[in-house]
Amino acid sequence: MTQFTPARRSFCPISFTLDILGDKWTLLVIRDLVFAHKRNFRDFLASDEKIATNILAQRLKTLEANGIVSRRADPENARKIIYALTEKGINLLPVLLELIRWGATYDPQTAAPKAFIKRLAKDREGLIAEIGATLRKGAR
Amino acid sequence: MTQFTPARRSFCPISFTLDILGDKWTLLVIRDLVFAHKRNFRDFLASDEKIATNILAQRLKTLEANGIVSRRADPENARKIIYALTEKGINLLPVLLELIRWGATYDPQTAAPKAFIKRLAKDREGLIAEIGATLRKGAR
DNA sequence: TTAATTGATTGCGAAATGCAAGTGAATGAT
DNA sequence: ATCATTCACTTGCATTTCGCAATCAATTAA
Repeated sequence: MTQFTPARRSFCPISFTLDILGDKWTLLVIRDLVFAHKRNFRDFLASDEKIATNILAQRLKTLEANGIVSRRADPENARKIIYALTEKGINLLPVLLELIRWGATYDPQTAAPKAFIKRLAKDREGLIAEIGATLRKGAR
Repeated sequence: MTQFTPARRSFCPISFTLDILGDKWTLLVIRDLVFAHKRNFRDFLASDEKIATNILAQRLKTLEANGIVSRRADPENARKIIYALTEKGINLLPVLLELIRWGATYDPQTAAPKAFIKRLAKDREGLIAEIGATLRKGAR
């Protein structure tokens, strides 16, 4: 009986998080779930960054294995699978918001809406609560 | 005259940030600068996660190229190079703290000190100000 | 019955990673 | 002055991951 759990590098909380999310694609999938309300495989493929199908499939599998994303059959179309964030995934929202804040600050060409950044600066907690509520509602 | 700037994937602020920080090592180097006050090449090598020398050299180079880390000669020892966070790097502190919060929440084996997590929950802004001040002071 | 649609998997070349060894300059010990 | 050591890398090479195109099986639509 061999252990197939990939070895963790340390017990540092940052290292723990990066072991799951530390690549160029995983957080973009989560972004699409949070901000673009994407639900199906094809939706994620359509994003600007053009993720490849094999990478997307692998990332969704890992996210599900880590309890961040749930997968269920679409009752209206048996070909479709509905992906959604779990509570654990929704709790990544503060991470996403800080990535947005830093990116919007230092990218002169950022596409981040000014109103959103302003709201983030003024009422971070309210924004987290609001988006969180939307996501939890949409999970039904 | 060819452009060697690696192509960005989109103008999304998250994508922008991940294009720079999106891997398993870069944020650990920044962590060591923020929390362990590491300054020299050897210091980073000594961390628990055991980064390889070629990877570390490449990451430091990229971080410097992106204005996140500064590099200067040690006036007391010409062999040594002192790495430090720039203001742009210090502004990644909120990102680090949210990665810590999520990691400490979901890793049953986390090494994150309870007192730190409590402080983070109660007084995030104060903690950011305090650590930021320490880093700016240490830059001299 | 045939053609799309959907969520994948497979094959393969290219790039990134990980490990061990080596390099050259500066410093310390004898 | 000589020699070993420290320091910040670089190089070579095997392994792993990525990225792209093609393909697949299971629905569903025409």
